[in-house]
Amino acid sequence: MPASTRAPADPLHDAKPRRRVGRPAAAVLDQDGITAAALQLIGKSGYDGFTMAALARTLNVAPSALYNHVSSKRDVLVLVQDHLTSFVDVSAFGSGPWDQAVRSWAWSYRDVFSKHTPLIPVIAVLPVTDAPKTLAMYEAVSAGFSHAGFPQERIISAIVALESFIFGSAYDVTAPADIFDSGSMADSTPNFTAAVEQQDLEGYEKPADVAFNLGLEAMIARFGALRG
Amino acid sequence: MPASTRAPADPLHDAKPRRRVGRPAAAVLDQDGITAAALQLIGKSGYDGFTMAALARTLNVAPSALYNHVSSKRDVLVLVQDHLTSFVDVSAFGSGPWDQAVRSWAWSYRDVFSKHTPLIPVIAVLPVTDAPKTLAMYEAVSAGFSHAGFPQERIISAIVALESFIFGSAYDVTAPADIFDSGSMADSTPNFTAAVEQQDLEGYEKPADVAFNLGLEAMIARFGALRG
DNA sequence: ATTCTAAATGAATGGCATTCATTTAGTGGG
DNA sequence: CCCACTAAATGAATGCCATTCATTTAGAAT
Repeated sequence: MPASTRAPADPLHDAKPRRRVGRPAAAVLDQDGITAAALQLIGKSGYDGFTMAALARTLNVAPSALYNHVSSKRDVLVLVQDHLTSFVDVSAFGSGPWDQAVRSWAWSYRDVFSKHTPLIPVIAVLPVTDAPKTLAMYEAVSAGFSHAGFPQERIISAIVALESFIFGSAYDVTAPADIFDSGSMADSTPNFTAAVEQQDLEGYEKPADVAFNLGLEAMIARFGALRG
Repeated sequence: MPASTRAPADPLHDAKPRRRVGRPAAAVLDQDGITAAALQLIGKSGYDGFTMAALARTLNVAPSALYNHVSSKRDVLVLVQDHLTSFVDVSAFGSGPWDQAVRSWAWSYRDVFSKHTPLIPVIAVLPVTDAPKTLAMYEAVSAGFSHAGFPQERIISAIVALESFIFGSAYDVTAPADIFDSGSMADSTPNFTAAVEQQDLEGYEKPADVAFNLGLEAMIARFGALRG
């Protein structure tokens, strides 16, 4: 007649944080699981809804448990950013011509991070040592530049210039459509207002895409001329 | 003996928030004062130390008083960003040749916001209506492009492309010097590691400046060719 | 067996932006 | 001249958040 210490019953509708105190027989958390859950949570709730408490909830764990595997929220963001980088397309650096490779790399890079702009401040100052997949991307791109005959001493600068443009353009994708509507100040800004109107006439293409294309092609054209 | 309810005395070393409850005879706060104090506080304590409570303290006011003049912390950041924009140099668009004007505008724009990268996410999605000085900058730049014979329908795209590059490059300025040190993974990233080493050999100039120059000149050269 | 370490819980902690009730000062209409 | 209204301050909540800490338990190592 042992007071059967059975689980809380109610198998249905009970995804609550029920687990008895102390180390569980099998580990519940690891960095990969945390990363996957974080990515999913961000997808569902955005970066505003992305809190350590919410992350813990989706993992059915107490918030403090996370800190056995990551040292801070920023740490989780680093894991997420590195994971996302593996979705950036570097395949063309192995096969196609240099300019096409840069094109597909840059567009996919921008597209991935335009949905994750809050990561940009993190990436921008993150040592590559802390992000292995990101490092792998740089290696693929560097190799592509090198094989295309790019002068060694300018490879990093060129990549950094492209990357800076990509990050800035990722923000641009998220801007509201009417961001340039000068409203009541239109009278005092005739040149700007006229330019905005002319652009609106042209455009069935997304303005962010047009601007990105313009800048990217400028860099590709000019950088391409540097090759030996 | 007399429990003399006199003011806390200590005229020295007493910049404490002393003011009796109720509306003061003369208003203590206004948006300009808040903006100036915010800018000063950010300069001294950085964006981490920039809290509504700290801002209130420097203004010798209760935190809640701020909300009579701004509706949120974001509002303060918008005020700061717009104020900073007036430090961006657009003067050359009135006088010199187009390419030189773009050059000085872009460099000064990057320099101003490289010390204020936390504002970039704010700027990037901010309707120009809410930032009059920013709008004025766009007007000056648009006028410069227009007078230089730039096709109307491409002016905004070109400015956006340049601006995206500028914002991304502002982040780059803040990156640690050893950000590309691949450390123990150097073996598996030969091309990247070699490129980083070659760059380091070259450089007495700041890497961020070299990259910015490279990208900027690419855009100037290409965009310049669009002029009619 | 005992000790050590890892991984969980649950209860603080301190900081933060923001809101609300209250108080007081000036202003405009009767 | 009074009265209502509005604006601008205080001070006391509120609720959320990341993070820390003491405690408990499981398994591995000695």
